[in-house]
Amino acid sequence: MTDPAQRQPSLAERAMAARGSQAAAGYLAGLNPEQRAAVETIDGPVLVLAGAGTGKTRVLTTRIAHILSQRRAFPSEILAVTFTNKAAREMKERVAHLVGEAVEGMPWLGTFHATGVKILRRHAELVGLKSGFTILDTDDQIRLLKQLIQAENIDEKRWPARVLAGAIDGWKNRALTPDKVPAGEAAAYANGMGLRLYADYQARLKVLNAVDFGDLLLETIRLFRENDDVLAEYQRKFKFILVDEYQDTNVAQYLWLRLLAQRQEGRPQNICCVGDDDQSIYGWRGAEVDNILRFDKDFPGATVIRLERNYRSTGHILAAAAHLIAHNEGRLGKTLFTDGEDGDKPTLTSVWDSEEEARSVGEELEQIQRQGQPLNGTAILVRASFQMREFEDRFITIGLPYRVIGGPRFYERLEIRDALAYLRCVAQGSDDLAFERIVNTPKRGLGDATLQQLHDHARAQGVPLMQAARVLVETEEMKPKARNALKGLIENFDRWAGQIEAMPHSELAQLVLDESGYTEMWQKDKTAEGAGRLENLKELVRSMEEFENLAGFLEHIALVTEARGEGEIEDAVSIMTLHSAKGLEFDTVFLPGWEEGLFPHQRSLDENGRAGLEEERRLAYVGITRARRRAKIYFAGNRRIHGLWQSTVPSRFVNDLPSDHVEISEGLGTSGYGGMGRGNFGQSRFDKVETFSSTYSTPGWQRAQAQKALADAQARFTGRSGSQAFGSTFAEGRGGFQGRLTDRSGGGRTIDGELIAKSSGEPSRYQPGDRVFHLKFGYGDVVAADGNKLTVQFDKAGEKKVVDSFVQAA
DNA sequence: CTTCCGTATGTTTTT
DNA sequence: CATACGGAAG
Repeated sequence: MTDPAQRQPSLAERAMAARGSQAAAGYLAGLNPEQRAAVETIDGPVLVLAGAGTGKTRVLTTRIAHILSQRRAFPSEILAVTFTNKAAREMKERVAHLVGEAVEGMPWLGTFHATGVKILRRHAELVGLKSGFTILDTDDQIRLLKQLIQAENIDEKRWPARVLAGAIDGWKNRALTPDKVPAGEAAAYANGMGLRLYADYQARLKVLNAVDFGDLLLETIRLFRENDDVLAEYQRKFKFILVDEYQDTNVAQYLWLRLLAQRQEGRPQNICCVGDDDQSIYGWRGAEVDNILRFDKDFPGATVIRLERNYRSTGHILAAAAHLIAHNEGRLGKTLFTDGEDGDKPTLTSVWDSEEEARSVGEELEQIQRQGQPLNGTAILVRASFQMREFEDRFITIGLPYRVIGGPRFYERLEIRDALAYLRCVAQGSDDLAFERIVNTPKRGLGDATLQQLHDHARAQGVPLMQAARVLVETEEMKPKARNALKGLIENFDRWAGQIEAMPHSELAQLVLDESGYTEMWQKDKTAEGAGRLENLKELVRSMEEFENLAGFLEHIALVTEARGEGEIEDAVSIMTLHSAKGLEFDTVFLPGWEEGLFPHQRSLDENGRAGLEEERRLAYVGITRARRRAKIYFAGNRRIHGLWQSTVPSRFVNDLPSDHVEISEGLGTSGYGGMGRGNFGQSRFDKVETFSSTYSTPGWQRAQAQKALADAQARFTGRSGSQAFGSTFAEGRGGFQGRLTDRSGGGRTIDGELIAKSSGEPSRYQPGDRVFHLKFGYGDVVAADGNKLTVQFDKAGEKKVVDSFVQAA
């Protein structure tokens, strides 16, 4: 997001901007004409089509600065919505930077959901809620649905709660309340019970005084629709509306915006949406590209501004991306260009299999390292997270620092959710879902039977579970063991609650975790996980210090799920999915796994046909456009899928690339198999030409042919149906694999030794027999030490070769 | 209540 | 292959 080409305004310029005079156009300096138009056209609806790397965020933030300095609105009169907290934070920082500290932060700059909560808390009673309502996350949601499903005596195995949760989310994304769900769709779940369950669920939420994420938007819509005065108040309030990533909005968000942006007194609202239809990659979670495609119909007289001047990538990279995305239909059409140099052509490398792919990428990264370039400028962008593993394994072996972006998020981790449940109970004894979660964690002998008893009583009396427990422990209805345990727990909660005012909340949190036995539970757990979990708990307590009080902290958490910033490695290659790479940029981007079935993903094609394919292609476009200087695409001829090796065929996206702007890279250890047998075994996509008849001579095509020949030969070699046997050869480990590859390519490939980490020559700090701990593999015993390279027998993960800097003495 | 075994199931992710 | 979850046995 940081553009070297886009300089920061000088101090003087910022001071002038803060003064807000006409001469203050300092913040406008350095904008290109289109950006400037996007900033200055503040009246009426505006759609800014901002291609990748064209300064989208800069336009948004400068536009806000412009509105403020023109005195058209106070900060509190500007509504600016984003999808992620990260984007919101970044915008806040940049606006503050532009405008100076004089202006208080913008109260209405936030995510759709955060904004929804803010509005909803003020008018909760109008939609049947109390202002202190809790926000359920996916986990709570599923547990609640499970209960409802059980209550209806539906076979939970055939109709899992997560499926229903998915359906409900989907309906909510489309703003479908139970009465609006199309009959056909409603019948799809549990023989027509889906709708009933949806309605039950909504009713139950009201009883619990809770909402889920979808409701944050839907209930706000309902609030606006049913209360003209409230709607009018907000319409008047928000003189300017700005929307980031408009291509990602779903129906509910669209309706939400429309309500707020309705014309008033005949004048169109000042709404500005920024987005890029070519980067719409979230259709599967409800995003409607159509929203952006339809913008000028929704907002007649809209000004459409295209930002096509790219400040990020070199010429060849842009050309490759442009050619690729041009294969999509139904786009608004933009062509990125740059005045910068052509740079290196994106490379295309064919590798034998995914192991070689990882090895090859690893070597390129070492090369970059040797050249003294930071690994922070590099990233590996994969389609599916299972691809990450092979890279991780390889990098651990060679001792290359890496970091995985994404994965389980901090606040979604089991231990964090447990800890939060404790805190929720302390803060609000009526939080049934939280209570249920931790009533028997750690184990205190309160099983299903006890819980059922509590439930029955709670329902009969119409009180929260904690209250029911309070009553029941005073009776003889419970077994003494359970009764005592429960009694102790309740006493604890009462004591903790009594101390909310008495001590800082982070200390209280620590106290709760310790006294409840929760910390101890993980201390007893001697796996790698246990240690990490204790770390996370520590991190949680530490992060609480930044908040004023417990309630404020809990509200924050409900809406924020950002990855923890703990233990950052200073210079490392990032591994992440293409989806999570959107919005980021790197000098060098590795794009592995460009194979049919994986990318485009088979499921995407099966389930969404042409639309699915186009979304996958946009994903490829996003991938390439992340690169500033180098994009390196790989495809493997063999990949292990569901445990067995399958031969694969290069992605059709490879053929969508322009040969003039792509360089074939001779992969490591794979060159020269072009001369392999030309057998024609079986049909493949490459036997039929219809789809890409125009690309016969593209590098991708040629590679594909070579690759196919290889695959065919392989099939012959192993007796075709023997992919199983083939797999087992590989499964025997690296030694077997090496021999195999050398045999096969016949060219005396020198891969021996490549598989082994560089030995530093210095004796290791560790000796055979030492007990060590590894972040990924947990505890283990050193079997052998060769320089800085150790062979360790891990308790859980088995024998692995690791570099000693990755372990610590245990 | 815990442990272990068998079976199903293998995209993408935010709030 | 490898993991995750649910059910049955201890």
